[in-house]
Amino acid sequence: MEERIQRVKEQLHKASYKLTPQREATVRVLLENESDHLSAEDVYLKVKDKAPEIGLATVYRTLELLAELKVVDKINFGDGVARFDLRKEGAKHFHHHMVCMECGTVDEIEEDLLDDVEKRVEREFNFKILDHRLTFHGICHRCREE
Amino acid sequence: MEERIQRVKEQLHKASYKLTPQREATVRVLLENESDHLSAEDVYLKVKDKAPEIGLATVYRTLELLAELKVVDKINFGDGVARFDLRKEGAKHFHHHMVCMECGTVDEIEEDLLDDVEKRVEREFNFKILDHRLTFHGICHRCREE
DNA sequence: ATATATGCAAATACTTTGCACTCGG
DNA sequence: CCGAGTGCAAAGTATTTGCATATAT
Repeated sequence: MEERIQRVKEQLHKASYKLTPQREATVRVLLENESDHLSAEDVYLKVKDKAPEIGLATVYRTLELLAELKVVDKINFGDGVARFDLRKEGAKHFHHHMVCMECGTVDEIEEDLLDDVEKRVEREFNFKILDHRLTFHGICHRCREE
Repeated sequence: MEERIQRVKEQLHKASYKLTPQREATVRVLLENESDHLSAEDVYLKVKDKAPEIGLATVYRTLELLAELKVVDKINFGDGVARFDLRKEGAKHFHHHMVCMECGTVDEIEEDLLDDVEKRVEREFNFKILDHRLTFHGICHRCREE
């Protein structure tokens, strides 16, 4: 926890940004909810518990900044809301998701399934891949069992 | 062209919807711009040329309906705008995209690259895949050559 | 000290909805 | 004919921005 905060602090400083209490509180919320896929509003509400004076605009600005620094990845599952997902330690690529169309749960796939596919795309289309988004929509194992 | 309109008409009727002039004009715009990735607003402006009395709300409603019928797929590339992409003739799955971070162009990959990956996900996670979204972000061949 | 960051409120962007009117089948 | 569909304007969400003030380094 503390080490990861420390690392974010370094990343901020490297890009000459400051680690303000608001930014720290936001990162803590993201760390504490690592498996969720919080919207800016969700983050705001949780940060407000720790730091009630924070404004929604600051949360938006912080999340945008963290996305720029690749601390978080921004994703949109099709409802019109941007969600923010902490990048796993040492992960080179954004992980994948499975969205259940029945119960709405979002599960993660951490393993990189796209290695071969990406090599092929780079070769066939001469497209330099820097990032990807892969989401499956379907029925999760919990709903299937019913 | 006309055959594809005809097919959409049948799909509408099958689900007991009507083919109104507004809906037809919207489908025509989508057909005429098949390789683009138009937002609702884009579609609206183009439909307005053919049928100036149409309202933006009708375009939204029509696109929503067409998405439901799987005539179009709705996708969001990360800017906050929903885009609509005509499903290719006979395609079982939604095709993939490459978004250029330099010039913003979106290119399509029609070949289904995910066959093996999906078999694996279904097996490993017991997740029934009904749809997918795969987008690569990077530098397109045109920008690379400069 | 001072450039950067913040909070608030107002502005903007996108999308949905209510309702009276219209029209396709 | 009549329920489905439309246009318009108003309401909802989600997100961004301007600006005066506060603060991390």
